[in-house]
Amino acid sequence: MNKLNRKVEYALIGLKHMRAKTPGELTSVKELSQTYGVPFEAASRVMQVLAQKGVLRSEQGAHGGYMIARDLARLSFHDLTEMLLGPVAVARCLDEEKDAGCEMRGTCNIISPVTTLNRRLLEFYKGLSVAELLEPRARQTPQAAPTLEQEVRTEL
Amino acid sequence: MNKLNRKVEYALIGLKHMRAKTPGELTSVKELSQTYGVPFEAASRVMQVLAQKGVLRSEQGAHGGYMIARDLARLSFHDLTEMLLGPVAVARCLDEEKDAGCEMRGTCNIISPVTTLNRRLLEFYKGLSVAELLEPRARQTPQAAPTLEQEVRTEL
DNA sequence: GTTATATACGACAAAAAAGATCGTATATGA
DNA sequence: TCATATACGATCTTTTTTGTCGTATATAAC
Repeated sequence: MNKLNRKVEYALIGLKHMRAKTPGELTSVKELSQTYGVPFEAASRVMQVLAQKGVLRSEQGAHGGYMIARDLARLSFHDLTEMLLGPVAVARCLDEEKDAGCEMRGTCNIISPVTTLNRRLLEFYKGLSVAELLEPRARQTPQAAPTLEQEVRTEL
Repeated sequence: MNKLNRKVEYALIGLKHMRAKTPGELTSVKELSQTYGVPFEAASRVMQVLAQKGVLRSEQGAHGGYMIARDLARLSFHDLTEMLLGPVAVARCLDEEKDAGCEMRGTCNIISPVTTLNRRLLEFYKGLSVAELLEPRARQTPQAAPTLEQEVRTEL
């Protein structure tokens, strides 16, 4: 139920890899694929989406690749998953696009609980920045710079 | 990635249904199945697990059924999912039982982020009581009785 | 200009997970 | 003793996820 989606995994792998490089240095998908053993095509697709959404900047041609184009402290885990997987919906009936009409409309007694869970999960994901995930040292809140007090916390 | 497991759905449906009854009154799986259109066998299995874990009490024979046997305010969402699905693990490598040996051991660069995410998700689920989920009026913390201040909060 | 290397993207195939069902055993109230 | 309920192992089906193939396009290096 809680398993991390592969697309998100590949995104994290790529972002962590790029974060360690000097600003401006590019990373090709081939490099990621060879270093971490991730499938080229699948990872490629993920980086494309991230580039299209402005998280990465892509450079084509020989010696091309990707680089981080946005402050990851201001990118929430929610933003990331939404880009790659669409809206967070713990049940199909909460996803207007995919909802083919729930067969137990009218008799369902847990719409309220399910909605509550979805809302709480959304809040949780929105409050978790990708930067914090990649660098557990600092607990940062997306859309806000980390305070000194937060910077100091120890890892794990 | 975030879709609610059916087993958990059936559990919530059953628990919400039973919560509305007078103490001591039984609910048969047939009743649940007919009322909400959930598959009998699948729902039955869920109730059995819940009974085995002490959340429900089962009564066999004619006019038998299930009733709630435990304070749902002291049952966390984490407890519920663990009973039905096993330990929360956002990646296979975090689930000792199911881990068949990750092929990118040694090269993986996101074990730390994945572990962090798993820990945070666990905290989130542990801090969310089933009672709160079923009755959004009151925000209750599992393992602790709700305070008056918390009782007062309005729904949604 | 040509070539090597990279991204871009639609369509399809394979694998894995989730979900539903079947069959049978057991308990018990009417 | 029969109707109705839970208990539970095994298996089949469906859905979802994941990976692959083929082709087009962009561009730096030569």
